[in-house]
Amino acid sequence: MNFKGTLPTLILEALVHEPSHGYRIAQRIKERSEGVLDFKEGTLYPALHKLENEGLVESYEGMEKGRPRRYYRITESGHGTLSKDRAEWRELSRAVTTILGEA
Amino acid sequence: MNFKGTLPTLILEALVHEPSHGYRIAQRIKERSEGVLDFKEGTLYPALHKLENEGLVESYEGMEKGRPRRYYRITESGHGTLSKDRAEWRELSRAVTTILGEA
DNA sequence: ATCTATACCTCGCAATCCTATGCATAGGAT
DNA sequence: ATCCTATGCATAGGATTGCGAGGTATAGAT
Repeated sequence: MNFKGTLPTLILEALVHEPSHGYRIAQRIKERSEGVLDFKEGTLYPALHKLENEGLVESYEGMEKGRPRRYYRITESGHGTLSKDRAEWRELSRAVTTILGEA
Repeated sequence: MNFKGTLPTLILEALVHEPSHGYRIAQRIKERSEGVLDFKEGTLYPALHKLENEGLVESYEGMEKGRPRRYYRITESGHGTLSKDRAEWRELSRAVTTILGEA
């Protein structure tokens, strides 16, 4: 079960603390939401490529346990977008919650 | 600006209080969200047709100011769906808010 | 030796929403 | 009188988002 439109924001947020690679980003989102949010690989990788294309994240080749991994780090521009996305989420979620009834 | 996936739920919610027609439902959603949520007609009408197709709302021909209007009322089944949708919204929005940081 | 988890990727499909467009009427402005 | 705007319903084309299925490959456990 997922929320359309929130994935790019969740990815950026995951990269604020430290650079990471796709698979781990997905795990992190799942864990931090206690299993509620569970984006699939077929969704995550294209989303990462798009963010890179837009210059919101940068990737570099990393090594872990003798295997190559594609690491992503958030850019200056990405921080700006994340900040706006957070504000937008707050505004929209408050609006929906107001209508649907809180608690 | 809108939230993908919440429209059917918002429509059902709007019909709980009283039957209404498309144009007014859209206005109501916009007003109750203080302009934040603003679904377009090209989105709303197909959504209503789909809800009717699924048996969650029923429509009937109404008259107002000498002009015909298509009124919708929520069904038993629609109430059940609304209840589940509310719960799902709570779960998902809580998950996203937890990750993106509250307040 | 095989299975599972890790790790990355692409393709086709469905759902959702937007813009643009069309039609039609009522009421106010010019 | 005519035009514009708001009301009211509807469809078509396109973009975006996400999913499932499939492909490739390595490391570690059984």
